[in-house]
Amino acid sequence: MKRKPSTEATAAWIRLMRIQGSVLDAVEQDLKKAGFPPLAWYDALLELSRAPSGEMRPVELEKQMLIPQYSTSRLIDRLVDEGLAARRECKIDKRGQFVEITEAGRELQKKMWSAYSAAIEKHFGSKLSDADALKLCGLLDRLGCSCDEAPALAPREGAPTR
Amino acid sequence: MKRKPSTEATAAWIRLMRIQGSVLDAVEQDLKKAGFPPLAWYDALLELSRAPSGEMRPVELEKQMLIPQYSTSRLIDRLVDEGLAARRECKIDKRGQFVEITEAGRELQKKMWSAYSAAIEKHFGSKLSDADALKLCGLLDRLGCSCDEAPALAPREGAPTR
DNA sequence: TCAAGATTGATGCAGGTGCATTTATTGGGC
DNA sequence: GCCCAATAAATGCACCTGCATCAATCTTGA
Repeated sequence: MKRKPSTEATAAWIRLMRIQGSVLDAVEQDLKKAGFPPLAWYDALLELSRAPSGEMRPVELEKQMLIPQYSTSRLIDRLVDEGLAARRECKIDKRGQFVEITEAGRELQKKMWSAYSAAIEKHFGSKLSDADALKLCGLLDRLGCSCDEAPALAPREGAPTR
Repeated sequence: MKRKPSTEATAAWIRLMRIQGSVLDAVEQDLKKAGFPPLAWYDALLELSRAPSGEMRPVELEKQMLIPQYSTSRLIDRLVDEGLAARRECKIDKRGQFVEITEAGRELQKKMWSAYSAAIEKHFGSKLSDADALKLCGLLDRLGCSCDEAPALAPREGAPTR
């Protein structure tokens, strides 16, 4: 009788957990050493900068980033504190609000992308051929939870994370 | 001129980060809902249970688990508090100590593996053929940092994480 | 129209994590 | 033998996260 998670699946699981962790760690360390804030900030700024008018509802941001509501709320707090984003009132729904990226926010996002993309290349891209990367995409996509799956996985620039 | 991290590499990066996050999350939720402690506890108990005499140095544990020193120290605190492990003095090096898994620790590790393996199968294994799993292993292994790479990636049972 | 329930966002609290530092001990060079 | 750098482990502090809950507002349906 076959084992429930096959030996192969278990081996792949272990690697997925370990390798992702160490590669992400290496990238975040590079960013931190370059004096940049955490990647979550980048992800948020990227999403905001992509929004048609540079602003979006916290709920939207939350869905895009796959992070819990309170986490979004506090992340926005920090961005606002640093002048990277601003809260705008939402006239059509007084419970809510809009968050708008500032000029400083756009600039930081761009600067971070320089460092971030370099780190991705160094710790990840340089170790795979494009063909390998495509294979990896294919395999990982098969794991995509039936659930949401962030809509616009950006064929453009900048890589959101997590 | 080619982009630095190719489009393919960037796409793979995004998926690696997002999919790993959501799958790990799903698995941890299952474990938590079943009333079990965090996966890190399981990993530690697994490592300890595998040690020849059921005990190892914190430093060893730290290297196996790829977590920082202080993190290991506190994890051991919690395991000891719960009676899952015990600190033993180390006669050959009085700076150090040995951590020994208790019977309760071994039992918890086994119970957790039932739930953990089921969750791996549900959220991961069932979505990949064995051949796919092997391909995924191969691709991920290419990313292994030149650094350590936890030695015994256990061809046995139980999957360590992160 | 109005009450019940759903949705948006914030927050108090407990616990976890990273960083830097501290304490104890070891080992190496002189 | 003695001093100093290196190693083992713990810990104080600031910050971050998850959970539960709250207040405000919107929506639905009788």
